[in-house]
Amino acid sequence: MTDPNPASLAEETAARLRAQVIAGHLRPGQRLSETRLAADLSVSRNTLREVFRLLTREGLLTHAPNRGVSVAVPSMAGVLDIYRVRRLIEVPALAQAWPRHAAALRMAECVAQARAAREAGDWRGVGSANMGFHAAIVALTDSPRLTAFFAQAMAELRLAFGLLDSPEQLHAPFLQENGAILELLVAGDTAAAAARLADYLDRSERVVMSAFARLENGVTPG
Amino acid sequence: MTDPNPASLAEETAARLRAQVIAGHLRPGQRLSETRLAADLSVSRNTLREVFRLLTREGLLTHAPNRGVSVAVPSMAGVLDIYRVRRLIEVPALAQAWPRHAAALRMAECVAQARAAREAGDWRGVGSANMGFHAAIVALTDSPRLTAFFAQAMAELRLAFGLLDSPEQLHAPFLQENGAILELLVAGDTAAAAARLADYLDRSERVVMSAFARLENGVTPG
DNA sequence: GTGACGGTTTTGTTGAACAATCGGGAATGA
DNA sequence: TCATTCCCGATTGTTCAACAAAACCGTCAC
Repeated sequence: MTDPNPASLAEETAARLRAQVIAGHLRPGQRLSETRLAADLSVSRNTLREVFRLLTREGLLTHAPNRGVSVAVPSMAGVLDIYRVRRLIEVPALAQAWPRHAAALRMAECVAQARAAREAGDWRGVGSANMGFHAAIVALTDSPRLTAFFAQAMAELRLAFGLLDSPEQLHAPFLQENGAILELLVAGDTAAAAARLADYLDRSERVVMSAFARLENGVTPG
Repeated sequence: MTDPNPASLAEETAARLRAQVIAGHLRPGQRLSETRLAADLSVSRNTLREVFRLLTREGLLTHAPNRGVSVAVPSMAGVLDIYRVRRLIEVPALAQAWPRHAAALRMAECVAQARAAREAGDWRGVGSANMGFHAAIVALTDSPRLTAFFAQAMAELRLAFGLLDSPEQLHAPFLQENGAILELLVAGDTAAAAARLADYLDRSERVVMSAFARLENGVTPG
């Protein structure tokens, strides 16, 4: 499972930094000094700047001219936007899916993986598996542009999850939902699967938004 | 109308190179030597590499490890994918639009602009106005992510148009269609507007694909 | 004709350097 | 005490020069 691609140092570093950001190791809003971070990551400043360009374009970092880059701060508006994108892409993808598509197998794998992770108490693993499940839904379309765009949006969403108290537990209530959606799909009832997914997204959005609102009230008390 | 933002040299250079690529001044598949292009654009090699990262992520350039970057070569599969994305985004955007949205004004402006350009025989202007019209449709959603993603896809599509003989004339037959869609929207009949747009996209896709197929047959004779 | 080989070119990466800009604190004045 | 101005240090934006590594290309032996 190790990446067989001996990617360039820049991309490799981008992957490392991306992981740090998503894992919450770097707090949103935190400014990233070029010289210091370059030293930490053991790359040159020029290479790090290329990495910054990549991650900025992905939406994980923000870049203010002459003021450097900082970790993007998720906003409620942003989360709302991402859920709209999810609805727009995921629901039609499932509705017009071919039940025996290769991506359906990946969906099944992710469901199993999520259950195993929950048994082990590995909430982070649950979150990853859930993300993979929805990425597989989009992969049903065989559209490289949609899958890339969706992956980017999900990375941003994950950044927002990092702000919440017990982020991965947000996924837990929806675990069985994934299994039900998958069953409807393999049974060929794509319409029902899509409807159930739409409902899933509505409820998930509501949970996340309320947690987010609670957080903002607590963090900015006036 | 000049850009009030004194953007960084990298972004400014990116805009210039992007314009060159879209204008067809650089042919698809052509390799871009870092040293030579850096000299041509009067920027350093490092800055040019940052520009490459940007445009590669936009889909206008492709990057092969240790083999440099080259102008992306549009494929029929790519065009097909882009039209699928267009249908998925544009039609719902129009269907659930608020007829008095600010973007509707921009749509009207683009229609007028396109007509004026056609009168003047400025086919490139017609193409730009048409692109603006559809960008405005997506702007109806108020979703920054969708608009950014859509703009990127349209830039790729424009790159494909650059391959065709009289690219901008492909837009001409659809000029009145834009006006009709706009009228339906301002009249509040968003459902009819969306239906008409869907039909527009189907026909436009067919025209472009056939022109593209003709081209590929002629270019690769064996 | 095919395959190995070596030189040339290009990319990937680093380090140092400098101008431009930003942020903060000191000095000044009311 | 408070506000304004000015200056200095730190950081970013950009360039240049250098070198290792990889790919390209022509040559040569077989």
